[in-house]
Amino acid sequence: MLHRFPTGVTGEKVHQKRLPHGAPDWVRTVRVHFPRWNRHADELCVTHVADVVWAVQMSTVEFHPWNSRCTDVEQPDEWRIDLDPMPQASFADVRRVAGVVQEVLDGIGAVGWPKTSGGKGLHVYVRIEPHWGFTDVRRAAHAFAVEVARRAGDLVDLTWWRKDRDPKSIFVDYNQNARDHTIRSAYSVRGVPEAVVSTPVRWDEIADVDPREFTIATVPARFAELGDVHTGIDDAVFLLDELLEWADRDPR
DNA sequence: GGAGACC
DNA sequence: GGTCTCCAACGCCTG
DNA sequence: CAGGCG
Ligand SMILES: [Mn+2]
Ligand SMILES: [Mn+2]
Repeated sequence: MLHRFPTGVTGEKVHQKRLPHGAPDWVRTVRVHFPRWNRHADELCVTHVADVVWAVQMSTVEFHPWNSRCTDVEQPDEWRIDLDPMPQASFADVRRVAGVVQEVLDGIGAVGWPKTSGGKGLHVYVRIEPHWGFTDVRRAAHAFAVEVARRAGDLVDLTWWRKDRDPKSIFVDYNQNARDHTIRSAYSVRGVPEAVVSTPVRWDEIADVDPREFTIATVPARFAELGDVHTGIDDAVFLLDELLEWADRDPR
């Protein structure tokens, strides 16, 4: 999905799933399905830099891709751990939860790839075998979140209702792995005047990173110096079996 | 930002 | 040709 | 089921 701002980031935001009419024929699309309503949409599938340039010309600021590939839309190859801080939680709290996340990932033999979200939170990608459907990936993500919450104590609150959630806590948003649920991609700009960028970081950087410092003004230099610190994300492919066993053991 | 509908 | 409108309805949650 | 959540 594209988040477009035809009159600028302070103007109206347009959520766009279907590729706009009049797109050049070299822009690829992928058909995604919404079985609940027996509907579908042809969304942009980025395969070249030119596709990004075209989308930006069309006033796109934020890119929110599915967690699966054009070649196998129904079976995600990415498990996304979405840390959403409540209003009174600090980035220091996010750091502490990230530490727990890394610990639990380590325990199950998974490699996580963290990035700032563009807001106050953090995303962690895990490359997975494209073998399970959205429901199972979400179940696995939930089981993982429960374990993180267990270890993190009051810091993590998995309550769905915002108003019932501790305002100082971090929500581990396992639902973000459901069908048609997306998060801002790596290197996507956020549609705010500060033009913050969702920026891949190394685990050891999290301790002293300030996410607000990653903007369109600073990230190009960082990228020039370090390259993409998520290079290597495809080297280890994780299997969800153990997490799904956790999910089966635990009632919901 | 741009297509398509309406005038 | 000028002006206006449309660009998402998806899946999961709880009560 | 309706309405909140992201
Ligand atoms: Mn988030
Ligand atoms: Mn979220």
